[in-house]
Amino acid sequence: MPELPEVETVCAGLKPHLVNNAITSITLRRGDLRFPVNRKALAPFRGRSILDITRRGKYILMHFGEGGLLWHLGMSGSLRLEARRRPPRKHDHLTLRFPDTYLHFNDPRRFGLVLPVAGFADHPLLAKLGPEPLTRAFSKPYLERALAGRRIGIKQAIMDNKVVVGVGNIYASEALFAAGLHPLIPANALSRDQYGKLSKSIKKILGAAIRAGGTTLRDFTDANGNPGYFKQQLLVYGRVHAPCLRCGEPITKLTVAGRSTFLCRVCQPRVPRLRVS
DNA sequence: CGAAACTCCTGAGCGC
DNA sequence: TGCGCTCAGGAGTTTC
Repeated sequence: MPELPEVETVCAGLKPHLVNNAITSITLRRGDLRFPVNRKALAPFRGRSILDITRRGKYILMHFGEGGLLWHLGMSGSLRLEARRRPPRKHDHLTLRFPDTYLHFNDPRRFGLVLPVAGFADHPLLAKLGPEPLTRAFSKPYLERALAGRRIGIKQAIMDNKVVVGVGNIYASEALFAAGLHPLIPANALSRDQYGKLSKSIKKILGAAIRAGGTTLRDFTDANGNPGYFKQQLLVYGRVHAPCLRCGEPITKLTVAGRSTFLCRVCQPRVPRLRVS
């Protein structure tokens, strides 16, 4: 399940191999992805060089001289570099050939996408995205402002790409645990300090996950096939009934808006405790 | 506008 | 060994 740290890890793995390399051939095997894509739309990219590869939220932006390819890994997608030609594997929907490498896009569930775009700046899929969590734009005052009037649970709120990009189901649970906040607290009901603590927790968790190369639960690997190691640092996600590593209370699992949600009921009280100062 | 339901899809895991 | 069921979930779209 690629979230921001996993996508960042994939980008970092792709860049040194692909930037300043030209696509020599394109093989599309299945185009019915999140949005349909066809050979005709991809054909103009043959022979063109990749100038840069960047990330926006969980999207990967492959920049060419004019226009680019916009990618998303959905929840089961992967981009994998291979030095040698090999037979396509099941769900290898697209393969880009470069002089020294092959790039395979594999996605069993086909929630992912690859989209030829004229430009990224004003593309509708990117235009309304919230700030990057690891920038200064994502701050205590920003978060307080962005969530004013929002009555949904704080977990749903931080997973909303218009509020902040890149926080998926795993890191939402982890960040709320780190901030000591119950996932169902209304998004507009946090104290000023809690908005600060939450924004800091999100930055801390995502930063640590990037440094660990992402989280491999089942099958995530980077562009070179290596797993990520952040799973060892998960404190609540997937740990239902296991003791909280801070207080010993068994971890609870809830379903919030259809998503598995893990928390410690002691460390994350639903009603913030009154503190005597 | 906000909020919630709905939708896409395949593979893993489970009970029998 | 196989069948049928449930679950996993990013995020765009639809509905109210």
